[in-house]
Amino acid sequence: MKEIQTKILLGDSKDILKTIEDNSIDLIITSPPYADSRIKTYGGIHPNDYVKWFLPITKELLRVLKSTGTFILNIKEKVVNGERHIYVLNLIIEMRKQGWLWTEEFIWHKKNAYPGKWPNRFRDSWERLLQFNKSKKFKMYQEEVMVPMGDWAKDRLRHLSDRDKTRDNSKSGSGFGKNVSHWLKRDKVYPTNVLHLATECNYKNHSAAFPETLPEWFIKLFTLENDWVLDPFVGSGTTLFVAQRMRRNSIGIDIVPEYYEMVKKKINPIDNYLL
Amino acid sequence: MKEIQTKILLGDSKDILKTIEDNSIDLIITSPPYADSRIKTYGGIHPNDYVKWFLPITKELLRVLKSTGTFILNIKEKVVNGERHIYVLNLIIEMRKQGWLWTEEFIWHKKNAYPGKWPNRFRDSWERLLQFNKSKKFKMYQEEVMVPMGDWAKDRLRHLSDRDKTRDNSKSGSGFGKNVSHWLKRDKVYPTNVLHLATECNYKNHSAAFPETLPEWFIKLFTLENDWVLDPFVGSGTTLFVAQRMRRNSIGIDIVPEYYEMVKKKINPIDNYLL
DNA sequence: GTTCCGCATGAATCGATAG
DNA sequence: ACTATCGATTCATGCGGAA
Repeated sequence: MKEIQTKILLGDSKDILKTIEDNSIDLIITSPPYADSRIKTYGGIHPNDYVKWFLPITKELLRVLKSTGTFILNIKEKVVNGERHIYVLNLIIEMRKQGWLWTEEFIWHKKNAYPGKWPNRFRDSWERLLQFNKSKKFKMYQEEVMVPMGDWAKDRLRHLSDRDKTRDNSKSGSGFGKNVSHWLKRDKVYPTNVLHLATECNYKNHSAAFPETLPEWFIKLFTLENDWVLDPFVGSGTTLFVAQRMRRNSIGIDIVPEYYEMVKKKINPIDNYLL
Repeated sequence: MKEIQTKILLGDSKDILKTIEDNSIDLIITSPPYADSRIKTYGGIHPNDYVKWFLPITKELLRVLKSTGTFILNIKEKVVNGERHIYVLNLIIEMRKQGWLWTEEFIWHKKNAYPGKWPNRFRDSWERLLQFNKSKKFKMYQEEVMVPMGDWAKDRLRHLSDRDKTRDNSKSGSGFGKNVSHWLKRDKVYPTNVLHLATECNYKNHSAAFPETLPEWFIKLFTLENDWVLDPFVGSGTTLFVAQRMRRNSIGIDIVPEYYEMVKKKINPIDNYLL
């Protein structure tokens, strides 16, 4: 079994990405700092400057991605002056000019949206998961993310589903459901482009931008074991931990030293011990 | 009780809208012909020409809408050449230049999406419901669309923690300004901006763009009885029938004579009989 | 061992107030 | 007039301790 590498790099993605080889990454998945938010940690990019700030980074991402690879961008526009700002729309348009293909837009339906009440809007309970590709012939392993057909099917297959589950959700991450028999697969259906996930709402620990199930789903869908995953705004490290568990090589970048140190300690503690 | 008017007009919205008074409509809700589809009925607008085709119409819609009114646009971009086309993004950007405010984007999650399988994408099970306004001070009747609390409440006996009841009271110290009655004995909550509606399997109608629950929800949310509702691409007439049932005045426009005749027969048959 | 209940908290937004 | 700060509002979830 090949050794899995998990790297965390400290610095500005715009610069650090330059050290990564051309056409070397299979999946980029990230949740960049949202405009004008996380002011304390990232400095807060103004919505009007957001596209200009992000485009040099997407240019590098385009370079390091394999032609068969995929870029998943988790983003949502803020309300500015009572309106949804259009920086995400402009970003998509500009990225296409760079050469990206805007293949699909998944919806992340956040089941536990932030509370609040306003006279003119409801709680925002969804975010965009934009899929970009370098070519039309990207790799996609649809069978890996098939879901049980429905509750009636779940009941009917309870014993077998349990066995399947232990493989599928195994935290050790060695091959999910690869050994599941064909007839069992027939009771599963392909998912849609709407993902229903709750945000992780930690009681005491600081939380991540997205729940582990989110990168897990896309890593299953777009990569195989020993493939390379990249998160240029890795933050608290969710993408790296999931990739490592699932036996994918991964690179995380973050500009905040505190995140860098925290992630470094948490990745691959066994290897550290052995060394 | 005031008489409710339900009008159906035959012709091109671009022209017919000119016969409607300035600032006279409370809610516009429509599902325009999608680019490159409905070829037999609408002539099939090519995605590249879509914005240019639609903008003269949105200009008229801006004129006829009251300053307190709302425009709900149900739309979804097609896949062209393996990519999501950007005409919807461009449309939003251009409509803002016309003076529209892009207040919000609701998601219509279609629970029973059209089946199918493709090698490089999953079933598309959502559409955009873009909310545009003429001014920030539009009317919104949020209480009309409140929904039952989530399942978690059932398990937890709907008992609110003391801290939730007093969280803000203790901060302000006055214990006076807060409306505690909102929290006590409450069983309903405000919805979010994600709507879960099944598409109607309607064999009888030619082209049911959306299920009745969709216009119903927005009519409840944005209008009162005797207000005026407009659908410039009324198709099989769903918007008109719902508006009439809910005692809202309404105007529907369609360019297809068959739709016009069909809708005309179905609206207010009692009045027709009396005449 | 279960179930029940209290508590903290989260990629938020509006309107008023202050500089 | 324009920008920065602050208080008020609100619901689903996971953890931890109690019954």
